[in-house]
Amino acid sequence: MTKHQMSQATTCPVARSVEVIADRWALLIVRDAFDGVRRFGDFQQGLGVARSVLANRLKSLVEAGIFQVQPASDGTSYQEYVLTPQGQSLFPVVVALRQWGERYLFGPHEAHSQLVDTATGQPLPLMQPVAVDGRTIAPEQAWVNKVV
Amino acid sequence: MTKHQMSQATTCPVARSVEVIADRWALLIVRDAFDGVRRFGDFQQGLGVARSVLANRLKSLVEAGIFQVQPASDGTSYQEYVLTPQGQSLFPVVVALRQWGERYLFGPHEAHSQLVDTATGQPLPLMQPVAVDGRTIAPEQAWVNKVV
DNA sequence: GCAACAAGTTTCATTTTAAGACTCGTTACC
DNA sequence: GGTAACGAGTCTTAAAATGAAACTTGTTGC
Repeated sequence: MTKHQMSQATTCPVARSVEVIADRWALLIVRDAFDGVRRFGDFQQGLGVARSVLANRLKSLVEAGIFQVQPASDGTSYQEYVLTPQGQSLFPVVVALRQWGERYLFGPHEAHSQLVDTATGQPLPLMQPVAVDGRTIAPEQAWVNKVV
Repeated sequence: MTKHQMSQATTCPVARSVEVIADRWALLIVRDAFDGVRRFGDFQQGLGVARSVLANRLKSLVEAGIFQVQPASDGTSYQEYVLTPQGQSLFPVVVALRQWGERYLFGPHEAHSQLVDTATGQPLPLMQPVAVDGRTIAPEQAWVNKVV
């Protein structure tokens, strides 16, 4: 099954998201964008990704509506890659990955970064799905409903 | 830079998570596991992934501590792949991907599934990062703090 | 006891990736 | 205004991953 066939076939939002964004480089590009990176060369240097792969990824991320290309803000005639609102909506995805990694992928004495609330300096609590009434929802407390 | 070198080098939890889980198949395997799939053949049929690739993924997911192998619950001598607590903690990641996909990757009249609260039948509200005091945190309201 | 099944493994053609050289327009500087 | 350095890619080629299908080995049903 090719990627394209799959995207056409599936009605599962997870599968479609995965196809667009669940790639080693795509997610790190988005992470860097949240940290303010905008230029091809800065993404390339920061990530250490091959230029050809970066060019491909940025193109498909633009096509997917996650980034948009705009004139550079420093007055040069180059361009910048900036997150669209759709791209900014990936924030919860990146935070979820970050928090999971913080918790499980570092040894107890191993240095790692942590996401903190700018206003208070306190680390953000674990992000979790909640119901409309505020209850935390565990995997067994949710099910997938088919909508038409 | 090889994957291995990268994992050693980085202190960014997002990067480590991405390396372990941000793969087309790995995330869909985890999604299916949340839906109750446990057997090799069921993953393979449901996903349409090549057997060899599935075998590789399952092996690395077990090595990563996301799945564990246990005797089949139906009394046969086969085995099952079951999420560990660490694997179950990926629930927010899957939900975040799902909700983003629901919102941006379907046309207005296109059928798609939706995650609902089993107790009330209502769709789950958009999961978002919150501060300890309950404020919703946008990308600009958080920053990455280096911890040692 | 034998056919069918489960869970892989192997093989091989195709696709994707990584690394680095190469291109070409832009910018900085003398 | 000429030229060296830079930014943003593209091209080339070797290495790695993927997909499809055949093959293996142990298990189950009958």
